[in-house]
Amino acid sequence: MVKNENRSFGLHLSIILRRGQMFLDRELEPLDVRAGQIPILRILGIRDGINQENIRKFLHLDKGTIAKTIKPLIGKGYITKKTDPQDKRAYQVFLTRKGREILPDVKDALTMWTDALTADFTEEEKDTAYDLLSRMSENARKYLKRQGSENHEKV
Amino acid sequence: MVKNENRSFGLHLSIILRRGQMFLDRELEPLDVRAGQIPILRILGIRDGINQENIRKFLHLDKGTIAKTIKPLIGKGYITKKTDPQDKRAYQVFLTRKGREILPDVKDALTMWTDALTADFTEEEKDTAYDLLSRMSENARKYLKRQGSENHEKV
DNA sequence: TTATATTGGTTGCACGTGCAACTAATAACG
DNA sequence: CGTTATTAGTTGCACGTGCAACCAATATAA
Repeated sequence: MVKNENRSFGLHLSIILRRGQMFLDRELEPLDVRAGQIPILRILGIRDGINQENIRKFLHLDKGTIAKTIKPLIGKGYITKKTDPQDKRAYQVFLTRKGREILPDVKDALTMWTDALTADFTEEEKDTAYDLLSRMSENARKYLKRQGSENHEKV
Repeated sequence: MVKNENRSFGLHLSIILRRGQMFLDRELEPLDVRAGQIPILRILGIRDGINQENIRKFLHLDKGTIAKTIKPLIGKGYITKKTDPQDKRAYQVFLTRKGREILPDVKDALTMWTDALTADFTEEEKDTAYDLLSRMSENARKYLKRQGSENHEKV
């Protein structure tokens, strides 16, 4: 009945994720960028001026986490926040020039890590891995439908 | 040159992992077991009496993390620690009877989550997912060879 | 054997993250 | 319009986790 009894994915997943954070932390240390800040920088590279609520929808993170991750990025001069004149509750978040300048380095680090993870994969296996992981994350979101999980947007 | 440019695995991986922790936290709340404690319980179910250093090798976690995760499990009466008479630096870690009794529930929760993640997968896709994730985690470990990463053991 | 290096563990610090409580602003309702 | 509900953000708390500094015990070398 129960399949995969002795091979839950959890351990592998956590190893992959944590090692990735370690790698990125070291790789981006010269820029003073931490692994957790990368998704924010990336989304702003695509949708500059987006507000925090929409960042949350894109990244599927907690809104408190977004607020706390943004703060040091402002302190370092990589992004800025402006009150949305149309809705004074909301902040529009922008990349500064300095922030935009480091984006290629951030992207290179991500690519290095992805390449390392799939170093011995065929091209087909890389595609398959991405497809299966996408579906697993979608299953995870659907299964754990809680507050704030509605209304996803694709990036 | 650079492949997978706009599809790093990081976001999917972190969603899968974090949602899994949320699910397990809720599922095991009646037992007062937290997601981070599960790997310790599982490894003790297989290698009871193992010391913390060997737990670290199995789980690929930091030794400080092991120490801190073990503490509340002792407080709850699920495991115990005894000084190894052969090496007084080391502790042998054991499941208590109470700890052994909850193992099936822990395992069921893990199975539920794995099933949820792969709900729409064919059997072949499930096998493929496990294989690719195993290889990715091994690549991650090899690539980020740091202190304490040598001498892995299979569980 | 004695001095030194290594190993098993613990602890403090920092980050990544979810959750709940709270505030301010906007939207909805009557 | 005025009351109420919803929404955008912030903050405190807790957990999961890596790292470095530290201690005690064991192993190694001189």
